[in-house]
Amino acid sequence: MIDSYLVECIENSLEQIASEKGIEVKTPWDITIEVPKIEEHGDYATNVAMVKARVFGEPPRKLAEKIVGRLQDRENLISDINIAGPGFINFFIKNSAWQEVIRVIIKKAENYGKSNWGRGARVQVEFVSANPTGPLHVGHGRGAAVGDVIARVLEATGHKVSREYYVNDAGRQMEILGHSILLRYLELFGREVDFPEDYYQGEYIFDLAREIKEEKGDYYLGVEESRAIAELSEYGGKRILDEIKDDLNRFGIEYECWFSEKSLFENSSVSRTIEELKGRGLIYDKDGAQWFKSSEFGDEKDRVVVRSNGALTYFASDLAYHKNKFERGFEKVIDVWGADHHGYIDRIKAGVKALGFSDEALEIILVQLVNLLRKGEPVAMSTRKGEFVTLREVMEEVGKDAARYIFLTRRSDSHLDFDLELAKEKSSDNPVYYVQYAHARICSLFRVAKEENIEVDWSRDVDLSLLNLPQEKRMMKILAQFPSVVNNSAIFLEPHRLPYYLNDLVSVFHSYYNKNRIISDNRPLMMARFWLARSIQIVIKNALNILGVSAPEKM
RNA sequence: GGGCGACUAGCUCAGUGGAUAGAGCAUUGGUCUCCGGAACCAAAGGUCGUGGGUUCGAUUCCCACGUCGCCCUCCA
Repeated sequence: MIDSYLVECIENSLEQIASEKGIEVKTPWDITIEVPKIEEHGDYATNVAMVKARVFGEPPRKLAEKIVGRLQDRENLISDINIAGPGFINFFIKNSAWQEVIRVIIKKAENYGKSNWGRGARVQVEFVSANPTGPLHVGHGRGAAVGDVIARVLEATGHKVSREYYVNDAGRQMEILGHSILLRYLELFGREVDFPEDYYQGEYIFDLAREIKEEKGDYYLGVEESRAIAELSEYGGKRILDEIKDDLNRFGIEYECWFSEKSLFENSSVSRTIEELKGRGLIYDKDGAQWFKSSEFGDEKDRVVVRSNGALTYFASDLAYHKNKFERGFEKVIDVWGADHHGYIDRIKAGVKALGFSDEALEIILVQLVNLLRKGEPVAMSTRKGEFVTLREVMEEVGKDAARYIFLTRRSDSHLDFDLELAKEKSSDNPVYYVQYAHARICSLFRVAKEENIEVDWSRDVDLSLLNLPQEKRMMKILAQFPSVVNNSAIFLEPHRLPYYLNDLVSVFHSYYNKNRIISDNRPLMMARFWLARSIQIVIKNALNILGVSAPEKM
C-alpha cells in the first residue's frame, strides 16, 4: 500500500527529470523499495539514485537530490525525506498513515491480504501424484503441504487454481502391485512362494490379500496368473487410492481433478502425441527403439519414448499428459516434484517446447527430502522393506496443523528435519503453537472485555493517534506489509515466507502484550488498542488460513 | 567421470548487489499482585566453505577449488 505509493511518486519524479534532460525513458523502472533494518534509515528506503546514476549521467547523491526535489506527496503521507550514505533516499512516514492501515484491515477483514494480481488467470498445480501402490509417507506430506499452499496463495492473489493429482495407474509398478498381492494371497492358502525383494513388502499388502480372501474365497487359485494380476492390481490400486484420498482430505486438501494415466492410453493420447512429434520430424529409430530429439530443445541427450520391445515409456505418457494440461487452457502449469526428479526437468521442458507450448508456462517446484527424527535421533525408514512412517501416522501423532506448519517453515528445496517429539511440544519450541497462541490470546482478550461489559463497536471510529508506542508502530508497519508478503509468496511460489512473516508479527505482539495492558480505565486508549489487537487477530487468521492451518479461539 | 544443488552462530535454517548479517533451538542469567506463563527480558555466540574476478559497494553475481547430497535405465 504505502510502498507502492512511494514507487509511484519516485517514478513521476524520474520521468520529470528525464524529460527535462531529454533522455529517453526506459520503462518499467524496476524501482525497489525496502524496509531498512535500522530505524534511523527511515520507514522505507530506495537505492534508485545509485542504480540510475549512470543512465542520468549524474552522481548518485546529486540525482537523489533532484528526485527528492521533484517528489510530489499527493496523499500527504510522508513526514520527512533524507538522503544518506552513497545516495540512499530514506522516507519517513507519518504516524497517521500507519494508523490508517488498521482502519483498512478492519474494514477489509478476511479480504485483507488478498489481491487481484492474477486477474483470474487459470493455473494448474499438480502435486503429490504418488503411485497408488502404497500409503503416503512423510515425504509426500511435505509435497502435499507445499503444493496446496502454493495453490492457496495463488487463489489469494486472484488466480483461478485447479489442484490435480496424476494417478499412475498404468505400467509396471501397478503390475508389481497386483503380483505382490497375488503372492501374499497364495501364502494365505499355504502355498510356498518366492517373494521378490523388489516387490512391495509392506504390511498393507497382507491386509489387501486377506481382504480379498474374505471376499472372494479361493477364486484366484483357479484363475490364470496374468488375469489374476490384472484384476488384483486394479482392485489394490483402487483401494490404496481411496486411502490416499482419505489421507489428503484429512490433511485439508481437496483436488479438483484426479487424472488417470491409464486414460491417456485408452484414448490413445500417448500414441497421438508421439505421432505429432513424428510429424515434426522429432522422432527417430535407433537400436530398435524410438527416440525423441529432446537434445534439440535443451536436454542433455535424446530420450526413448518407445522401447525396442514396443512398450511405451513413462516419459511418453508424461509428454501426452503435459500436452493435455496445456490443451485444457491453463496459462500456467505448476508441477511439484520430489527433488530426486531434478534430472527430469530439462526433458519434460524440452517436450513441452517441442509440442509447441511455452516452457516458461511450466514451472517445476522441487521439494527436498524429509528427515524424520524423534528427540533428535533419526527414525529408521526403508521403503524397500515397507518400513516407513506414513503421513497418517504423523498426522495422528502431531496433528494436522503442526504437520502442515512444520513442512512449510523451510524453503521447499532445502532438506527438512521433522522431529516428532518437537512437533508435539506445546511451547515456543514449536512454531505453530507460538502463532496460534497469539490468536487465542487476542480472542481471549475480547472474551474478557465482553464479560466486563465493555462494548466494542467496530463501525464507530476511534482515535488511533493514541497508538504511539514504538512497538505499536512496529506492529502497524508489519501489518502493512502483509499484502506484499502474500504477493511475493505467490510471485516466487514460496510458501515459507508466510510462516516467517507470522513469526515476526507475533513475536512483537507477545512482547507488547506482556508489557502493556489493553483493558484499562483509559477508555480512548483501550479502544485504540482494541483496534490494533483486532487487526493483528485478522492478519494472523488470514495468514494461517492461507497455510491451511486453523486459528483456534481457545487452545 | 558428467550434470544439478547446498555450504551463513554449537544445531536446524531465514535473508540480501548496499548503510551495524537475522530467527528458533541449545547454553547462561533474569521477569508473574495484572487481559491466557503454550508468554516475556537479557547475555553470549559469525572471517556468510576457500581463493580469485566483476563494481562506487559482494555474504549475495561470475569463475576455479574443497566438502556433502541427489541424478546420470530402452525404471516408474
